[in-house]
Formats: sequence, C-alpha cells, structure tokens
Amino acid sequence: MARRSDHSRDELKEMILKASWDIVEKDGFIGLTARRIAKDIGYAPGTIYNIFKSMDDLCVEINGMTLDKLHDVLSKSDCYSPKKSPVQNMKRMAQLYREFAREYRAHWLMLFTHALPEGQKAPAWYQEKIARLFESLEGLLEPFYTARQLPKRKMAARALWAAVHGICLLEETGKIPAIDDQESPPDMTGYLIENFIAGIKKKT
Amino acid sequence: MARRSDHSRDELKEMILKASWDIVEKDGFIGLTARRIAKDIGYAPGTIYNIFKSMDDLCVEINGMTLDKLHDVLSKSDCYSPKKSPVQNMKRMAQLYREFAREYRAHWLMLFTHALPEGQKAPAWYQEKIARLFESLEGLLEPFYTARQLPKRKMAARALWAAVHGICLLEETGKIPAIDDQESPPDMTGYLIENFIAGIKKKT
DNA sequence: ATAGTAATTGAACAGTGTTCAATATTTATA
DNA sequence: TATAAATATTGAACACTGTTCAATTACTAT
Repeated sequence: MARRSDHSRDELKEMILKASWDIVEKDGFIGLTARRIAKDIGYAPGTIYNIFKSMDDLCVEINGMTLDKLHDVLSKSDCYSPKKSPVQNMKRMAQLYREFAREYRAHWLMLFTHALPEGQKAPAWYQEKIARLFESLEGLLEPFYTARQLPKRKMAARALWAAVHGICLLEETGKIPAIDDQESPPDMTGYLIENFIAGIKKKT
Repeated sequence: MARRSDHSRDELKEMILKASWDIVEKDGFIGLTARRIAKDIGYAPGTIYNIFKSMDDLCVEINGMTLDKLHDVLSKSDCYSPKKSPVQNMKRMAQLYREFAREYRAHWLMLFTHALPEGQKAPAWYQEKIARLFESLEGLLEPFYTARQLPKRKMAARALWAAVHGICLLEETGKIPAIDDQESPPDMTGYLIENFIAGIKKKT
C-alpha cells in the first residue's frame, strides 16, 4: 500500500493528470482508463476517485490542459504582426491551429470526442478557456468592423473559427473526400479566409 | 431458441439495422450495445456477429443510412431553384443541413463521434456517399468558376461544407461560446456563405 | 500508549465487445 | 423414412470498462 504521506493531494492530482496526458498521447482517448492510470502512478484505481469525481471529470480537466496549450501556442506566436495584413495573420493563425491539431492529435480529437453525459454542462472555467480562444481571432477582425458592430465582429470570429475547425476536423478524421488534384487543407482554410474577408471588405 | 428459418439473413440484417437506428434515436450512440439490440429483436447477442463482423462494422452501416437520409433531404428539396440566386440556394442548403442535424441529432452526432480503430479506413461505398453530398454543393458553385477551375470549385465546396458543418457541430455540442447579443447559427452560416461568395465574385 | 482521523486499497457489481463449443434446426443423402 | 451432413442460434466465458465502499493501513492528536 502506498504510504499516505508519499504524495500530497495536489501532487497526486498532478501525477494523475500527467499520467493521463501521456496515456492519451500514446494510446489515444480510448486508452485512458482508471486502472491504467492507477498502474502508471503506482496507486489503486480507487485513489483516482478520491481526487476526481469521475472519469468524465478527469477528462474535462485534461481537455482544459489542451485548451491552455492551444492558447499558449496561438498567443506566443507570430500571428499578430502589425507588419502583416490581418488576412495574413489570420491565415497564419489557422495554420498554427492546424499544426497544433496534428502535433497533439489525440488530445485535440479528445476535445471533441469526449462528450459529457446528456444534460450535463462543462464548468464555467472551461467555457471561459474556449471564449479566450475566440477572442484572439476577434482581435484580428477588429479592422473590419466599427465599434458599434462588436456583436457582428464576434459572430464573424465564431463563424470563421468554427469553419477552420470544421475543415481540420473533417480532414483529420478522413471524412472529407480527396480531390484528384489534391488541394491540401492549409489551402482550403486560406482560401476560405481570403474570400470571407474579401466579402466583408466589399460590403463596407 | 429462435427458429433458424424465422428470418432470412437479409431480414435479420434489416431487423438489426432498424433496431439499432431506433436505439440511437432514443438513447443515443452510447445506448447502442450488442446485448440491447439482441434483446430488441428477440435473438441472442451472438447472432449479431453472424451478420456483422463487429459493432464497428454495424456502426459504419448505420452511418451509411444517416448519410443516405441526409442526401435524400438535400436532393428532394428547394435548394436548387433556378429562380433564386446561388447564394440563396446555398443558404437554404445550409439551413436544411442544420435542420437535419437537429432532427436526427443522435444519428448525425454519431457520424462524427464514431471513429474506426486506428489505421482502419471506411469502406469505399461509404466514402462515395460522402463524396455525393459534396457534389450537391459543387453544383451550386458552378456559376462562379470556369470549366478549367474545376479543382478550385471542388475545393471551395469542401471548404464551405466543412465550414458549415463546423459551425453546426460546435454549436450543437455547446463548444461555441454564446454571444451576449445571441446571434443564432443560421445567421452565422448565412453570414459566412454570403461573404465567402462575395469574396469569390470580387476576384473574378 | 491509545483513540481518532484520514488515505488507500481491492474485491465486488453491473456493464461492455467478442468468441466459440455446444445445441437445435434444417437440408441432403442413403 | 432414417440417418448423416450442414448450418443457424445460443449463452456462458473472457477480458475488459467505470464506479462503489467496507476493510485495512498509516498517520495525528490526545
């Protein structure tokens, strides 16, 4: 039996999260089981339930880590350059999103594969992490809207983000049919962004 | 024991598919288990494995039915009207897609929740069902591209389809943060389509 | 040294997909 | 018609899953 004072509650939580992250990385969401985590950290399965309410609870936490990592990548990068046009910056952001999806494929997929039981909602802090991501795109859309048009700008950010995401998702899960000429997804997101923004500019 | 000649192989397959469809409708993808299906059709769990290779195999078949139903809805509807503009038709198509996602929520979600085991690919007939859906949108994009630009048109169709899908998905799974002013997703897809097409028109 | 508290355990429960020897039923043959 | 061969159906068994909780162990305060 692991000694009670081997690790504090916080340490234990850290260990479980770290182990879970690594398991998802290696074997995907499907490989993440309570017994496997327990084995990896050298504790019994029951211990996990002392720290987390349920496996769903743990999954939400892991997803939170993934959202943090994604936010890190997007905020510490070169997609807010004032020397480049907003469209260039947006394209770059889409590219970074795509690269993230590839590099952290299993974690990224888990973000959308894992669903809370019917009727249960993600906690507020989780929602906020998502909102924070959208805001980065809202910023880049600023030049195209007046201050009075903030809701519209927010909508545009959501639409564009979801669109880029949809392209990445369908492509990454093989649910988009290939074109003979094989246009790659970066081109698709780029094409979408270019024309969407061109359309917005045209109106004003 | 069910008598061997109670139902033919084909009848049995039909029964299993029908029962599965209904289970997904009632209890979602999560409720679809071999034992549950067996109980519903009055056979033993093993029987399902005489007809289908695995539960994954069965799931792909169910997804095929969903794709068929979606194709039916889109093809037998009013989104190809020559009296309306292509943009209007496209917006209508997006709206129909969204309505389908709501009406057959569980089946539609299963389309993206269910993933084949790592490395396994969906059968060719399945890929073709997807390709067929994209073609309906390709048709609507025809006025904006010359014959030489077919690959580009195909890419535009894929990008737009995936984009609309992404918006529906993030919204339907609660993974898109609400805007204070609460713009609804039909507006989002409409806004996206409008501007994307406006952008394309501008270039030519 | 003892009593009380808290962490840890792992067996148990009700599920899951899947397999496969045994059984029941039908068909073909003698 | 009686028997043999072939096929459909079964359900127990296996190795899993998330989750619970009484029992055990370890630590703390008295």
